[in-house]
Amino acid sequence: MLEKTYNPKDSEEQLYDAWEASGAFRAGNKPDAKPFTIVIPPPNVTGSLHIGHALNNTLQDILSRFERMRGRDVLWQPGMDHAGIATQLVVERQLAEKQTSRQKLGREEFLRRVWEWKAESGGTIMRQLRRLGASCDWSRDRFTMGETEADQMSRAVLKVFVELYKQGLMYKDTRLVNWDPRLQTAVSDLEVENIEVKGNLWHIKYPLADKPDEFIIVATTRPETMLGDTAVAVHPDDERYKALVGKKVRLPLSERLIPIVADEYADPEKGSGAVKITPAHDFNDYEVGRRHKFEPLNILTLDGKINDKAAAPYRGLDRFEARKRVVADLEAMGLLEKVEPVTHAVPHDEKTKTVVLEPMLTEQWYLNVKPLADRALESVRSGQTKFVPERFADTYYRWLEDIRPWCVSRQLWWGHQIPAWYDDKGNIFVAETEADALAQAKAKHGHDVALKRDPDVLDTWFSSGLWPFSTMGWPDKTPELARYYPTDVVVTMFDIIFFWVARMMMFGLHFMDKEPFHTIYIHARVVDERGQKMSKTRGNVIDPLTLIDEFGADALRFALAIAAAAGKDLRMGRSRVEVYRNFCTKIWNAARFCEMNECKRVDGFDPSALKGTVNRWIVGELFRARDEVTKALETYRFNDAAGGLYEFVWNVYCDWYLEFIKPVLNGSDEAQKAETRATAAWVMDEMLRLMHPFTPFITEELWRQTGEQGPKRESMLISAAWPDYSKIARDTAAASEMNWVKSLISEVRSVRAEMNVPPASKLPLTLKTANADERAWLDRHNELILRMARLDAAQAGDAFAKSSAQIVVGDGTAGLALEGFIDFAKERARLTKEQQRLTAEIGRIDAKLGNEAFVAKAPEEVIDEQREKRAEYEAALGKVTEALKRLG
RNA sequence: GGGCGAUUAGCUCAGUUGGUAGAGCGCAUCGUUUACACCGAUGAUGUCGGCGGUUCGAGCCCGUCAUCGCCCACCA
Repeated sequence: MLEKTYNPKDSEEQLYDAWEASGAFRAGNKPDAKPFTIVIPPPNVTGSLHIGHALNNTLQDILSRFERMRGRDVLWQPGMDHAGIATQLVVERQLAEKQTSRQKLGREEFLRRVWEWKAESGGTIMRQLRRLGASCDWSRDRFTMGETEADQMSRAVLKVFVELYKQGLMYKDTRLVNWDPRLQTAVSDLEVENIEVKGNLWHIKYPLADKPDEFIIVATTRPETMLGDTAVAVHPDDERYKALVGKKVRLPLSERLIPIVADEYADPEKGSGAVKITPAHDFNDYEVGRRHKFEPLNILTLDGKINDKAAAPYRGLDRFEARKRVVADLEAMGLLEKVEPVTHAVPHDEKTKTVVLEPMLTEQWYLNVKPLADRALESVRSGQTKFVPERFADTYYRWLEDIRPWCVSRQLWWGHQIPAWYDDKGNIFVAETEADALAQAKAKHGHDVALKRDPDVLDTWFSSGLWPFSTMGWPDKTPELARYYPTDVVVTMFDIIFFWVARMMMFGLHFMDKEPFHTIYIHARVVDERGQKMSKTRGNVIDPLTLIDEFGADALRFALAIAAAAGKDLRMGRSRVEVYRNFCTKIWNAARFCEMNECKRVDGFDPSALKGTVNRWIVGELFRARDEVTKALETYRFNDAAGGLYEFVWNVYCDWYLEFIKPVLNGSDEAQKAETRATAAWVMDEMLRLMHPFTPFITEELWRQTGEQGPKRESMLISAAWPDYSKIARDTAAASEMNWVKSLISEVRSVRAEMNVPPASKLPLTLKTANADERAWLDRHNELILRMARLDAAQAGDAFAKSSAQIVVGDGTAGLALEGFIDFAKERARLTKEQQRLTAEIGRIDAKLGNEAFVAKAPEEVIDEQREKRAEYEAALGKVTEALKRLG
């Protein structure tokens, strides 16, 4: 017996365990089937499940379950990312609370602590994914980094690095990088967020060396950097300054003499037309400095203080402190021409958004990604890999087309340590193991030499870029790799197209020689119910687990799926989840209805051999729903798939079918009753299948409980087959008939409501129609029409001369004669008119094309256009005719 | 400065080859007929952002303008 209400909490955990124990999540148990593979976007080991993960993983799970039911050998590869900076910061914070630091502990001990922390509390998110119902193959769980370098996941990273080095694509270079002075590490361009802030533009007077009373004025938003100026640049064509080029200015505060140079970088339109050049602290100035062979003068320490290369009074000051001092001193010297308030973009740390990044001259490892990017571009351009929705391909192109070398080294401890060793002469030995490096060094020097390993680690995204093949055992030649690479689809959000998707494309093509996936599905960002981005500071974060607790995982999943129109912001909140909890309740109650009315599954049910119109109709509707859901899922239209199911389950099966069959179930025609019971149960069963990818828990629970009635189940629902009705003939006659009945009932109800007829009063109905079918249908469905439209008696009146159908509700006596026109009659009239119009239109075109003079004279495009138009009309006519047929 | 997206019922949003405008919530009226009030029936509300154009026909295609949002960009 089904409980009166479904309580998700009572069964979700148990069901999940049963699935897992059954082995249904595991890949490889259908060796003859075609594989279907998704690799999870590995969440940070430090993370916990937020609503965005819930969406991301719900979509992946829907695809996994769908394809599993369709018979594919599904591998949904789970795993986590070591998340270099994020994780290191978490552990450093813990250390700070214990009054210690990573520096005090030393590298080895610090790393031991991080691993310890990972073992204890890392991976919370993986447990949370289970609550969501994620059907990952947990037996293949992976982490982007091994505990030792001999571990396969780490070997993959080292091997990639070494290969790229051998190919000349990985190299060391000293240049400006985006530097985080707090963490004291380089970050890549992608990790920089330029934030508009209010600042000042200071116009400073630089006195000419030979005429101290004359000045050249430069403007800057960062006056402290003038301590590192090496020149002033003006445009070569700028008449105002032509005479000054080659002369020198006396740099205020430093008293250094610096040259005035001509460079096209200086824009005569901007400021005074003269610009200060600080190669060590500005990306543009660095380039100018290179052109003019200026030695960059670095005036900052790695933690953002003024160093001892700068003028003495400022040494040791924090960069912002120094700015104030510089401005104050300039003002005191009368060298401040003016101060202009401006808003300008300032580079910030992408994560915290508080730390201002500094261009810093350091030596780092770079990967020349250009050749890899070209292949990655070609794959999408050629359609080998497709973006859904397509427009994201443009974003991808634009970034890859002018991609710059990727700074892959980070001055952190948590991560893959760069496999490069140095001897004391500065020679570099890149190797997968220290032994190799030593051997290389020995070969070079002819004797053993001591080597020191590069202390830096790799950017976190370096290892996640290998995810589609590293998780499958690469660089070893494993059977998994052969079977499951390339994967099918990657499901992710637009903000990591560059960070992750592009890198996987590049590495996949470079090392596996195949695109890592054929489809890149980009889903929306989840925002709150008012459309605001969720953030901790706003306090509008919705915790998916709270929602699961309150409404069940199915409700949350369905709410996410039905709102997931590709690539658009998706608003989510409590009330939305509640709606789909109600939907789950609806299914549950429908199942209870079936149970109470002894609608049991029967052996050998044949949907094509049904006699009752109502049963034939619902089966036809089911076929249509199945096709719609299947098609939608095949094209990643999750919202359409979920919407189609919602509509079918609630508005077709529950609202109409179950009402239609009540008279039969309460009647005395045993044969009809038996057929109806079997049909109701069969359709319910099929609905459970179709619903399962979206709402796995409640459907599995109903599958289990209804399994006790009727023939024994062969498997759990998770392993059951997706419906395929392709071999069953479609019955459109039943649809015409039942649509007519539905329209009639709706129309009567509508007329009653409009006329304020009390529900208790049952009225007679007179139907006047010229259509013989309609009279037959009225007779056949007399009982249920009476019941559902609350009528007293139904009779078919005489045919009208005009063929519009009309109903008269009431006994025809004063005050009780309500008239209404049935929708379908109007619809039929309209369609008929349309049909005539289209036919005429086609006739006209045919005549035109049949006219020799016209064909001889008209240009080819015009002929083609006419043909095209004709085809369009033909198609429209087909649609109209079909619709008419449905109406009868 | 470039690029992209959005603009449809009070609110949140669907609308896939152009063919009489849809859903959910909310609202109004009625209803407790034994699956379900986490329910049922019925209903009201739209110049589909503005203006042009293509077409027999445009929410959908083209042009343009407006407002909002996002991404990218080294500008003093």
